[in-house]
Amino acid sequence: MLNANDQKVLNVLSERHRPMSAYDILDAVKGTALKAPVQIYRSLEKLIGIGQVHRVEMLNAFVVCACEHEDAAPGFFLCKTCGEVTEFDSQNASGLLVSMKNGYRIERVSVELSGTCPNCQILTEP
Amino acid sequence: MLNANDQKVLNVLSERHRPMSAYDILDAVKGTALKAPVQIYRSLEKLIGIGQVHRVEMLNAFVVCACEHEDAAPGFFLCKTCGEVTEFDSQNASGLLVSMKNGYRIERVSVELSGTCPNCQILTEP
DNA sequence: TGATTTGTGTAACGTTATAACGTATCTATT
DNA sequence: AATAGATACGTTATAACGTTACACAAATCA
Repeated sequence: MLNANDQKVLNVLSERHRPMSAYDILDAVKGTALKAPVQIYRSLEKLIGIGQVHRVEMLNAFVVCACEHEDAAPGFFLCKTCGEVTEFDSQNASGLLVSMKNGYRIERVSVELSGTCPNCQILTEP
Repeated sequence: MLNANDQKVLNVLSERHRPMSAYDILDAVKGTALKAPVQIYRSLEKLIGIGQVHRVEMLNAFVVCACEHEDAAPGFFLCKTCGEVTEFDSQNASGLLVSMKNGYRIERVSVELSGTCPNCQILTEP
């Protein structure tokens, strides 16, 4: 199902294990057949569709999925200092959220918490 | 505290009562002193800072705040068909989320649920 | 085989956001 | 009042993110 392009994109994201913009990914695979943004976006769309990659809305960036089980509701902690992203299972919270759904038919849930990770708190505080 | 530019931006957002991109806003105020994107973004930053406006990450757009009380954790339902946005109080869910915080010091929480609003469900279904 | 659909590469373009710089305005202090 | 430092503002350019349009190739099917 995944073609050569998709694999390259997935590999880069897996190696870095950090959120990367589509253009970061493009830089990383340049020299291979992948040359244009649209190719990256096409692969990302596919990878997101099968749950291997998530989009981080606050960063306009993409990360490889860190959860084993098919998790319908991944959430993210984002460190704005070092750029680290920690994926977590937001199911209990999302359950609550979806139950408030106001009549909406929900298709995508984005839960993101931005701040400072433990490490960077130590480094920046006296 | 708000200057003339800020007021114009806030007024447009209040009138439309819909998410608008910075460039939508720019179009809407053209002819006044406001001419460049950076001016819009500066006003938006200020308005977001005082809680009068929220940023909708999934849309890269901005809405006027719909809650009276100082709500630390607004959430949004987004209809991808008609573009409607419904703000709600995600405090119970956000409480849960923040309690899982993993050592992070959280500064911003984004909770967004995208799908189809009740109205558009009726219109699109047989 | 020919017709239709689906995927891929290329180029150009559109949208969103910020950097860099100069100017104006305000305030405090002399 | 004069000057200096800080803050806000306007202008231009450009960076960063994402999509459209189209041509061609590969797969699918009548």
